[in-house]
Amino acid sequence: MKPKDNTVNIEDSERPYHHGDLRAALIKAGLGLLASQSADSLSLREIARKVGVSPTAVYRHFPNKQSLLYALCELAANGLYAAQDAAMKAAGGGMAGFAATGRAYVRFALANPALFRLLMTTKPPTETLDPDDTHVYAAMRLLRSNVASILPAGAPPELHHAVATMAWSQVHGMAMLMLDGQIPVDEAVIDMIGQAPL
Amino acid sequence: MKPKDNTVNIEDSERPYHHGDLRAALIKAGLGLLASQSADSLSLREIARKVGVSPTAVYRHFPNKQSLLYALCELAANGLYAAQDAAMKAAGGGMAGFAATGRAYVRFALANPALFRLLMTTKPPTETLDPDDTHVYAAMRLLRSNVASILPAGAPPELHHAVATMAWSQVHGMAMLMLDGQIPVDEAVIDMIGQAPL
DNA sequence: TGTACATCAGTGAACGCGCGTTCACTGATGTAC
DNA sequence: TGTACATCAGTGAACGCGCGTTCACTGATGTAC
Repeated sequence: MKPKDNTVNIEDSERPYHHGDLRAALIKAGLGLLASQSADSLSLREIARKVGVSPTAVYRHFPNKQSLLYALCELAANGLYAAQDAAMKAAGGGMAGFAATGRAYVRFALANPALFRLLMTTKPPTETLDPDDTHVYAAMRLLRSNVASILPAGAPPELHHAVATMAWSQVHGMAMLMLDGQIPVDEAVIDMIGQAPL
Repeated sequence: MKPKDNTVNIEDSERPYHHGDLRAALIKAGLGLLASQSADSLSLREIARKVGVSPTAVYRHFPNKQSLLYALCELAANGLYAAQDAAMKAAGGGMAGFAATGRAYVRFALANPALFRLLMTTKPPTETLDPDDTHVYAAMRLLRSNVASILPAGAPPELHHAVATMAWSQVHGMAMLMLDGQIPVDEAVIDMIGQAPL
């Protein structure tokens, strides 16, 4: 009945887990589960179950549930940054690139609803004292550099701040309203980003 | 030990509940609890506890927990609409009024974080089939009439839709980012709404 | 090459918790005659 | 005015549930001599 080798719970899992990468497997399972359910309803036990491992095993790799969620956030932050960065480069930078990062932001949110929500909702661990060092920091830096690239050279810092804040608000609001079903998901609406009809 | 009259649990409750308005008392208690905690963590039992009544008593007035939350949403929707309507009238309508409703939207969210989130997250009961009849419907109608008032008479419906969507996205994004702590709560930023520096 | 032993990544049972909901009930209130 | 009775809003005990976390454990792996 008990496994003789070091493989656990082979039968329940599509790809059985082997020693050496439980941490990665847990994170992957967490991301997978977030594809079809909200972060609130995501439990440590469920993630362990999906990997085919006892709930206790998680504690070999994370001190508690919270830090497992942080790990998911890190991946999410990287993914968001990568998506925006790729979009900007594909559009060739400048104004067109700026608009492209905005669209990429919304599309990332739509493609990863629960993960996106988790990312925006989660505060970094308390030992991280730098208020600027949130999970979305990389994406924020990209935003700021984008703003700098479309403003005239001598523009005052307040204007940089204002443009960045309004642009972020714009795309974040569109993403959230679509995720919450308050406005329909419509590519034509997403393409309006950066066209400033208002 | 058991109460002789019809008053329940006098000692635990600041203002003891008396027969005849349990429904209203439950809603009020729910709103009160949402002032200091998230909607996810709000339980039917906790609301009953706050009112000073057994959990079972709730079922005399609501078929289940969900419908109690719907009732909270209705109040929230009314409050949001009222806040925006008042702001618009105070600003005298037109472009200034439009901007004022946007600021009122953000301020309402900041003043009622958990309630605002609940409102935006909750779908109306399934028996309500009209997709337009969401809880935020009244506020949406106000938004549309505002848009109409600032656009030229012959503007095509697509433009109405576009302006409304972008304006809602703008203020909603600002509200959510502030609620989630991603951008600081800053009156100067809120006042930027309607100034279109971008 | 063989053996003793420390390390380490898992296990399964158990804990206390709060939840939404159901059940049979009780006791006060209002109504019919 | 008094009495019988239906109604109705509450009670408390109980249900099954899944959760995060702890505990003592086991068995395979790597290392020292």
